[in-house]
Amino acid sequence: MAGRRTSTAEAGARTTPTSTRGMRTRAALVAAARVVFGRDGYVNARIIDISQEADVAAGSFYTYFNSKEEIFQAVFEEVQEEMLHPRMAETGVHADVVSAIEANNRAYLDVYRRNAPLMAVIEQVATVNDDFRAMRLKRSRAFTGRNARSITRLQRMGLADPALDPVIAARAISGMVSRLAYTTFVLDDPLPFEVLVATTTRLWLNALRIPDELPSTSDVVADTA
Amino acid sequence: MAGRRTSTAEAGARTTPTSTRGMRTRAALVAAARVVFGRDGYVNARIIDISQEADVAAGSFYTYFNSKEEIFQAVFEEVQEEMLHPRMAETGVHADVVSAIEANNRAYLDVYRRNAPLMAVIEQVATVNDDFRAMRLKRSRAFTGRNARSITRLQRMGLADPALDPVIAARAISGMVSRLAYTTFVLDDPLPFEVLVATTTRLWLNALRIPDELPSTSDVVADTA
Amino acid sequence: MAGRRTSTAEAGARTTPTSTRGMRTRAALVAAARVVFGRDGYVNARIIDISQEADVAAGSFYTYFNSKEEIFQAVFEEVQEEMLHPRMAETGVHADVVSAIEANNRAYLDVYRRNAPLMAVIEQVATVNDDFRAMRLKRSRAFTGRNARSITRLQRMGLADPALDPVIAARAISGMVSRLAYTTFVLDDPLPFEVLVATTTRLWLNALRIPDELPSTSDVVADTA
Amino acid sequence: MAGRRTSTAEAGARTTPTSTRGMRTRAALVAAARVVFGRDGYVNARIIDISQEADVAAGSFYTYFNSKEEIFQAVFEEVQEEMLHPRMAETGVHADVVSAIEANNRAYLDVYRRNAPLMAVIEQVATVNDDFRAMRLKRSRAFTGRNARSITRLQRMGLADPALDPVIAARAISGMVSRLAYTTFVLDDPLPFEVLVATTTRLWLNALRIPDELPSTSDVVADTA
DNA sequence: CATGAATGAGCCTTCATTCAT
DNA sequence: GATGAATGAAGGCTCATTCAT
Repeated sequence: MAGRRTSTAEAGARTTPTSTRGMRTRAALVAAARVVFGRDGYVNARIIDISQEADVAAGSFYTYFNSKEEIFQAVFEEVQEEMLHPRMAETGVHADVVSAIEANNRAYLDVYRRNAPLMAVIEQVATVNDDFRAMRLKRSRAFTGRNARSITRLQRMGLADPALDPVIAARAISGMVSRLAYTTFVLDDPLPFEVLVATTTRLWLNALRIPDELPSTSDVVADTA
Repeated sequence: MAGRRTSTAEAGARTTPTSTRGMRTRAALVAAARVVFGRDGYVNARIIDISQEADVAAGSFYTYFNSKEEIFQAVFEEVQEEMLHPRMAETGVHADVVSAIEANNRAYLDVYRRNAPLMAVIEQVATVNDDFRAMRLKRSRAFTGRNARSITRLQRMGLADPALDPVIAARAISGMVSRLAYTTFVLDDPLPFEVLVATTTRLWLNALRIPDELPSTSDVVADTA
Repeated sequence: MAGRRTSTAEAGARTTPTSTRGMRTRAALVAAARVVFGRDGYVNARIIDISQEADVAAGSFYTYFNSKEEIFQAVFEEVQEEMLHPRMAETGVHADVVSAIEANNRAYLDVYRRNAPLMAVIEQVATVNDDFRAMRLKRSRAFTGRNARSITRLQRMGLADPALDPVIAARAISGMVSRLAYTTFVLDDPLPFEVLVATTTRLWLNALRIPDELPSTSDVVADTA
Repeated sequence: MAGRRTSTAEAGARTTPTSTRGMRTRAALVAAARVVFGRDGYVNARIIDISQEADVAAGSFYTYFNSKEEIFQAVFEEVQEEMLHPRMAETGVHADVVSAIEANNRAYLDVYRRNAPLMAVIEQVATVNDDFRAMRLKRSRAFTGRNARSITRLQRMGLADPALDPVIAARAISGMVSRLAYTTFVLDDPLPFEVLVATTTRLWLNALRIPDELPSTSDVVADTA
């Protein structure tokens, strides 16, 4: 009999090796991918570039990943991790809605700024790859859902414009900030960071008609996606 | 020659043909490009696909265009044209700021919805191609500039929140709407159209703190980019 | 949207072009494939070798065929054609069973001899590729079926050993000749052609116990697979 | 180094290890090779597959063998051993030619059946590798030579058709059986075993025109290759 | 102008083989 | 001896672009 492997070897999932050397090489590849993706974008990045940047042979790439898509996945997860655990101090508990929102906006904008090239790539991939588009949409929905619930709560407390549809408002406001970050840091239309924070916060509050003077609260969650 | 990384496309500019047949072929190619770009995205679209969709030989493409980039340019200009001259009746003069903004949002969202696949492509291209990114930024700035001047005017008239930086506010609010359109029509997270119009308008007014009851005015221009 | 062509282009069946030039190139490729397959075997033949032998660029191969398997198919069909229409005069109507069988054996052995390298390749492919193995088995069965029916007829006429299972006997005898051809012409253990013809014919007759002196008949079909 | 066209494999002959561990590893590799060759065929079998099947590191393979060819050699020798010493009781001395031939056919077919996948591989290798083709031819000739001498003897005793060329007849008849075995067990066109034995025996006798009732003899050797 | 076959650079992916641990 | 990650040559395939008809 012959059969079984007429062509491709079914791309058995490359396993993360336990050996120290393997871990190091894998890490080098992911780090290199960050550089290359950030520099060339997802579409123009070549496996060869990544291997070279990582100082390994072309074939070594395939010891750890099956495709560009797969290594992007790994890079993406790293960035996600950073996004979820911003390095800023100010994400703690806040005395009032205003400073909660501001802290959140600041944190988001800061991470975005620091990872601008990769954020651009993530944006691009959502545009090119169906799987990532779906993944991205799912993540957006999660964020938006939380914000929508916050808005509903504020509306019930009489603190937010009751005429607004919470879901759309949440989506719109989140989008406002992320879009602004994109324009500013990716398309590179620079603005002073603090003005950015102040204005987004102000717009956020205005948009919901949250009164300037506010009762102390920790009812608000203001995530951005 | 192959070289798919950097687009070569420097050869003698293909001229717009004088003959009727030439005009027809060129038009067929642009129309085909719309279809193919809309279906496959910019990155995945192949010259061959466009030629075939246009029922034209592969080589004929180069009679009119030097590259994918160049035919995209042509498609882009067509779409721009539509965006600037929306087919909706309501873009006339408006009695008040509110209905001016609403008409504008409605018009924008409507065009976006009708051209969703191509809007997605434009988004993708901005991501892949430096020239288009620059072009896109320039267009954004023009729109934003007008909006910023409107905001300034409203602030001077005491109708808009004076605490806002007009430029950033303009950019943020425009972005809010375009982002929402993107999510809704491209990422395909559907929402009822009228609710979309009402909510964006409301958020726009809120964000600027424009009072509900307003003096008649034609002072406001609310473009979106 | 993106999608559709994330990786391979679905390998649209290469069409046989109508243009003279195209026909010529395609023919050149098939002819080259005959040479290369005959020289290197199926497994060791490279697309590049075939293209070079045909004096065309590497990529041109794919204008006409999607794979080595596909061009082999084409070569195979040509050989089949020759096998079914041997160039020998003697395949006409025969006065008796003996000369019918002899003519058949002679024709078969002659074609085999002339196409020896390709017969070897066909043998090899049946060994490597499941589709061809199936194809080969099917063809064998067809041949064998006809022979089995002839044997049954001869048995009824009292001319062939009634103790034999016609199907197995047919398969065995056909195999005997094809195997001998393989050993002689492919493994290259040379024998005088006429002795080969005489002996196979004799063995064939003996095996079925067909008497030496025979009534005139055209009842026998003796194909070999 | 890669070079998959011509097997390199000239490095210093790996020695049979003296240590117990070494013996065990080597044996595991050969056993694994049997499995892998039988499953994937020679061409598609990869060194990695064999190592994995043997639960041994990829590099360990080269402690014992220089190439796929070399380990195949080892497997082949094992199979040869079995072919030469069939496990059937009936290969003893026989009262008459008929039962000698029948015993021989039965034994051959039985071994073939039990080793069908490997027989297929051996067939394939003869097709791909010149060294093995030569080896195979040599073995065939040895078998055939013995059979040819038996036929000559029978002819002299007036027991076999004197019109037959003993060498070709021997080759043809041996081929008949091996071919039948190939079709039945490898191409998988199944037939009842006993019918197979009876028919091959009958055909063998018929082909040589050995009379049904025979003097006792041990003059016949009927090997098959 | 149109045609469509031919070209060939470029990137991907596999896997035999080596070698430091 | 065993391990398994690293290497890199080899070949497959695609598709932008050219050019003879």
